Amino acid sequence: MSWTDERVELLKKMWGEGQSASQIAKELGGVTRNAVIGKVHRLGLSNRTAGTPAAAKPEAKEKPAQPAAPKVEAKPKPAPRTEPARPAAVQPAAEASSEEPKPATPARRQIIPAGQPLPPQPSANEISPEALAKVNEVEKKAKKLTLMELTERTCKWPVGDPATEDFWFCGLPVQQGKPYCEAHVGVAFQPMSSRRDRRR
DNA sequence: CCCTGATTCGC
DNA sequence: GCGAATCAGG
Repeated sequence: MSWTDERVELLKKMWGEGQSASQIAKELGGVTRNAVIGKVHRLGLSNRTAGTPAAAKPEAKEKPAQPAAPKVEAKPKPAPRTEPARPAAVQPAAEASSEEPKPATPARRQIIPAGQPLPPQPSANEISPEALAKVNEVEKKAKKLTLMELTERTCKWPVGDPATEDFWFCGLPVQQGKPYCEAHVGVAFQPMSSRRDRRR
């Protein structure tokens, strides 16, 4: 794949929208996120410095000898690093989940054989009202996966009655190693506190 | 571990 | 110019 006008345009568009390099790469197809990042830099559009903390960019890298000739950095690309003035974080996470033509990757990740410790159904717990509210929010955006569709990184929080058709798993991206998404991690692992009430 | 972007450097 | 490898964070 080469960087045709269209592809570059899409790249610019998506990058501008705050999409991650990997997302862009997926969308484009035929390229890796590295390729996208590389292109982004070459195009000059780089820093999306909006909410990124001053990561301090000390250009002091001790390179162990550079046998190559001291080529002049002929890169008069003054990168219009103007203040994008974008206070709001652009992370709508609204990914268009469509079948992208991906001829490669035959060995997709294997499906989880279940048998994993499934979470307790949200009972009458004393969880942060916030957390619960968040869960209700999230459930509306849940991927509603079936048991078979769960993978190593899909939230395995069950919703609904297993004995009904109205049963599915959250399916949103899990948090780190946890089996649930952020919202569900919040209610899955209780601080274990309110205990005395239940006199057994 | 997964993911992000940044940089380097052989091609 | 390109992008895998590698680096540096989160």
